[in-house]
Amino acid sequence: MATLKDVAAAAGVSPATASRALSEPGSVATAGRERVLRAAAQLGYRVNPAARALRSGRSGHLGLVLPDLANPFFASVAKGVQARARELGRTVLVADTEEDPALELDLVARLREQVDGVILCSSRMPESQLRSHADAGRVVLVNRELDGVPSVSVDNADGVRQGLEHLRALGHRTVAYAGGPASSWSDQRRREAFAAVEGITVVDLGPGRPVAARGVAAADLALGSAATAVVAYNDLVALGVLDQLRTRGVRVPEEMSVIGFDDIPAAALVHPPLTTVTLPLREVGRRAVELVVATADADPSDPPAVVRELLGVELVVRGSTAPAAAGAARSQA
Amino acid sequence: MATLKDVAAAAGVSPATASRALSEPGSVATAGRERVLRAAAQLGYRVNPAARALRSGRSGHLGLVLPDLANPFFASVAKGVQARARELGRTVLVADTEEDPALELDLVARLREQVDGVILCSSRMPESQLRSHADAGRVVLVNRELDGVPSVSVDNADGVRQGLEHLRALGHRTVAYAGGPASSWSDQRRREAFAAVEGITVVDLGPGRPVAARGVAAADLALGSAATAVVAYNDLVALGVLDQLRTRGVRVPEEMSVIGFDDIPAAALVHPPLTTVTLPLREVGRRAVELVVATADADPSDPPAVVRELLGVELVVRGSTAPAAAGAARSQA
DNA sequence: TTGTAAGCGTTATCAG
DNA sequence: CTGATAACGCTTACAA
Repeated sequence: MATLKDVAAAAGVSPATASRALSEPGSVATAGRERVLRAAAQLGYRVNPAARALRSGRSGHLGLVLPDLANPFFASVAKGVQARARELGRTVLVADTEEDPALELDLVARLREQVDGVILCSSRMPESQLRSHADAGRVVLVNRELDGVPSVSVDNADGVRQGLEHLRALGHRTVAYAGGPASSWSDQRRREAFAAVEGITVVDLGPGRPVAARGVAAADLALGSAATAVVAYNDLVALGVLDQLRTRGVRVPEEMSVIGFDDIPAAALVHPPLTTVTLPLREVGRRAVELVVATADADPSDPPAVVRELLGVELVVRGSTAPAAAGAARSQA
Repeated sequence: MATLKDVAAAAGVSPATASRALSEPGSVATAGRERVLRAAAQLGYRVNPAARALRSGRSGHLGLVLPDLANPFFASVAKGVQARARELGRTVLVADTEEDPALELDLVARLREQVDGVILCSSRMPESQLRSHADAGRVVLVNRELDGVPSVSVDNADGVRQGLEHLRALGHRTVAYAGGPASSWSDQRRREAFAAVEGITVVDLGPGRPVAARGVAAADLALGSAATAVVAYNDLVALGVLDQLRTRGVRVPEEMSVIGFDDIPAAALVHPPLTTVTLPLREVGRRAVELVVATADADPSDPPAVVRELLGVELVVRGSTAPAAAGAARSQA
């Protein structure tokens, strides 16, 4: 493997000049610079990242910590992170916490030392622990907000608002919410948005794991209530609701409307196709990279610029929502 | 940040001994070792990965290159890789090639220099390019095989065989195959398996992208043929087939049976739930880590142990397959 | 603009 | 079993 010294020798300059020619081309005379570049190409020179990292203190790596890679929500964010990081010439160290806060804590701690900055996605950590990491700097939160920490989130409240407006326009007056994990920041924001909407009675189906099985249970709960529509924490739950309503012989959307969140690929493939709130997840990932790179490159003595981004969401109306049945609700199952 | 020197000083030993106490505990006297360990814990010492990598030549990182993180197939493999790597104290650098062979080539080249070994998943590279990387060593292939290169794959042929046996037992005699990308190694293996089965006439619906839209087109093709069942390249395609059959008013499984591949989460959530071939993808990821770590740790001068693993698959029979309609095929749509 | 030289923190070598 | 010493390859004051 060719080293910088080899390149310098081949180009007839000192290692320092060779280094500059490669990383600050402006600060080297044209003639020498070209000889260095040529020599580097000739020898197939590639900088040794470990040496660079040791000397400069920056690895060029970004850390991405998320609860579950197999969840399409996080996978989309990860894709956005990947894409932007690559454009910026940075590599991404990914860590899957398996939804386990203890493991998350451990992984974040370990990762911090190997990367220039960490993107912490939908953290399951309690606020106090989270703060201890975030305060050490170089952390950007995704889908969670905390005072004094940069973050990128989607506008959960507006998603709920759009969904409920849609339902209200269709004549629904009682809507059930099949919530997500109690510890979920997104779920808390959505609950608040529910509470803020007027003219609709909310039936709280309680918290639950964000999986289809939870939707199955929630569907029966909804059927036992006066609700004519169900809003689910995410599409997985909504799909479970749809499934169970079919099993119970309740027609969707005629007898019960269903709205999901996230717009995962499967949402458009089921029947009826799911009305859901689509989130700009790739863009969330991209913005998170911008933020974390900015904080990593910033002079640590500067006042930390805390940016909080909120990206817009959009209700996608498909086949799982329709006008509420006129008069009384459906016949009790 | 505490360095090894600090720990050594606190423990009253030389840096060399401190280093040994931490990495080869067996080679240090008990008393000194304990003082080092205590001092390290006390000072919150963490090894500097860059320094270690520079000196030892191993970063502790593993590279994972895959076509699309948002594809549940690859996400599952990635989870397996993650989990096993973490257990082994290694971190994972992930690169998403966006199904682009040119980008893949570039990413593999870049990644190679930053990691101890690369797991190359479902490579889209032509064989010649692939070989040039693989021959340089420290590469493990997933879902692709190449002479002289370690690899982990699933038994595609057996999956096809199980699916076709199932269909034949149900009385199907003409089966359509909605294939995947022509460049896909898995698809080629599956085609071969189709050709090897006796007693069933295969209708080749041609190659296609592994997405639902391709299944929509394939469904119409199948309806125009004598096939009473469709086997799809993967579940996404199968879901598209299901969707279009419904649109065309063809009942599944009564009038047409459908089999997918991969067993993605959505497969169990649609109606009818999809009969599909489930693949041990997490395990594939785990095995790939074992292999790549073994090659990375091996003495480069040793004869490279080329291991080729083939993991078993299993047909999961759900609701999308049923006996072929007696007598003539369904009434033409 | 360029070169010299001093490390960054760790591990490998080698002598004791 | 332990310690001194020398790198690993690069960047960056500082000097010229």
